[in-house]
Amino acid sequence: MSIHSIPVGPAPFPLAPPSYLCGGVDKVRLVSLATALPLAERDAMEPLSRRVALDQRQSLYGQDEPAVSVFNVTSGALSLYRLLPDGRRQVTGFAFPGDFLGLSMLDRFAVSADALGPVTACRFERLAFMDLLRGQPSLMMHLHEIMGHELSRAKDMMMLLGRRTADERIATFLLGLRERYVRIGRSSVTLELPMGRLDIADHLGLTIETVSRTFARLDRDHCILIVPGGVRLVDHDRLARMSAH
Amino acid sequence: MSIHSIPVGPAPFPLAPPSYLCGGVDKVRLVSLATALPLAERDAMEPLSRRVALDQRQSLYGQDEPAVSVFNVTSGALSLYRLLPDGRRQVTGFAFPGDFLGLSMLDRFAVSADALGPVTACRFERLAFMDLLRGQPSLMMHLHEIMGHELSRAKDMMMLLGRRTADERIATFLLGLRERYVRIGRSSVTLELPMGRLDIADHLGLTIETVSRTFARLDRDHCILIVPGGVRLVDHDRLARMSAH
DNA sequence: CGGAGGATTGATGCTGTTCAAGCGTAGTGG
DNA sequence: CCACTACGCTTGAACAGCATCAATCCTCCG
Repeated sequence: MSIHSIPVGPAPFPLAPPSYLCGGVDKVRLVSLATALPLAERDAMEPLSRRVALDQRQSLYGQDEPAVSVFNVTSGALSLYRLLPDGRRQVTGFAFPGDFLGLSMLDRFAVSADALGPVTACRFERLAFMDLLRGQPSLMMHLHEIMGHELSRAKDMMMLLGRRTADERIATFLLGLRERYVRIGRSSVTLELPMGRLDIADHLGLTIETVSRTFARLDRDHCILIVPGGVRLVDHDRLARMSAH
Repeated sequence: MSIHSIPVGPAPFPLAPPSYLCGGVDKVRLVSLATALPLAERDAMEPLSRRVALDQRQSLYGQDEPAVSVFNVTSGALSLYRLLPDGRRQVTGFAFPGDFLGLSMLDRFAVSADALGPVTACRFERLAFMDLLRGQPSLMMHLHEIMGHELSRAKDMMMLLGRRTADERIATFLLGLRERYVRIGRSSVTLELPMGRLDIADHLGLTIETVSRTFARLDRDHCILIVPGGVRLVDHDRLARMSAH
């Protein structure tokens, strides 16, 4: 059986941005390229930023906390989630290098953000950031566009959670994750899963058991191959058909 | 038994904006107040707008169509939804007077928008609208804020679809709708439901039968009272407890 | 009066949950 | 070096909530 548990320590393939996204140690490019912002706009933002580092399980911010900052992830991955009073959890998404957090810039954070492993990010003071935006309409437009895509993905999630079967959810999740890795230049044969089964379950509206069983079945059917720290997507076409897009 | 079917014709209480939102017939205020935009910003927008009227079931736009326009609803209600190739549908939300549609301003619409009854809206040519925004950072900020709230509601929906029971979904839906009516100045004892059971089901990730049964049970328990065209919220507290917020 | 469309209601079944072990690997301390 | 523990993952059996299938009802309207 090719099923192995996923190590909880630092991921075997740490989610660091590709080296070309960073300058030297003393001239670090804090704002990641992955968001595809023009160089001039990133340069305008960088003076405002402060570096943050988190260990696994540390929280970057909590839901409903006053949103004093906006963040841009530079390495690692985070889970974004909401809790119900009785403990039920919905992971609304995962953040990867290049992603902005708190972009809606409301007074309070809409979700909590926890590090899935070691994470680095840059922090911007929200009000200063908003002042910067007021003077830079094109940057503002870019961020607005990013939010538009986030909203579109949110609608994908609604469809997934409201209308798709467990198999379809898992297939869609895996392909979507691969897609994201490709876009940030981290495509690879093996799809890393920096999040645990529980995070996946809480993201897809399933239980941990259903996620585990579905993974196991896909592995038996040679659709995927479960490896330490992630999965290998073996039969991409079948997954695509399963995801029912 | 207090269950009656809901008429399909023009709603008995048509969703028109309160009269004070409109000027006379010749000096119509096209952009609704409900979005709480400052007067100056609405005045800047109005010259760009053209009036649109839709009958029941007519489509304002379809998913993936090139988004040449942005809209602001002035009267009536619409369902916003996505379809899967096999016909499964997810209603991502409903639009009411004052709501903006297509605000993310991507090249294509993320959802389809169908009129639930007679609808009027104002249409803005998207590129002209974006030009206007570039010159009006504060208007841009306002729209960004509106999108932030939309994103927050999207996350509420994810929690609802992923983690709530049928009862909780229905209760949350009813209270949320009342909340929205209050905010646009249309609060009333009776909660109008301009959408059909199928729309509600497709919104909440349930079947039409489950929606109908849950409504019937809430009615039997004197939590709500089903009336033609909507429901009356009788036991607000119990609903609030049921919604498990 | 009769048809159409939506809503309701009942019987039955399936998908995914719940509950309960058991497994595998990493980390720890004797 | 090898128990021993902890933690996450897997697996199995029984159950439940919601879906599915199939009538039937109600109201509007021609």
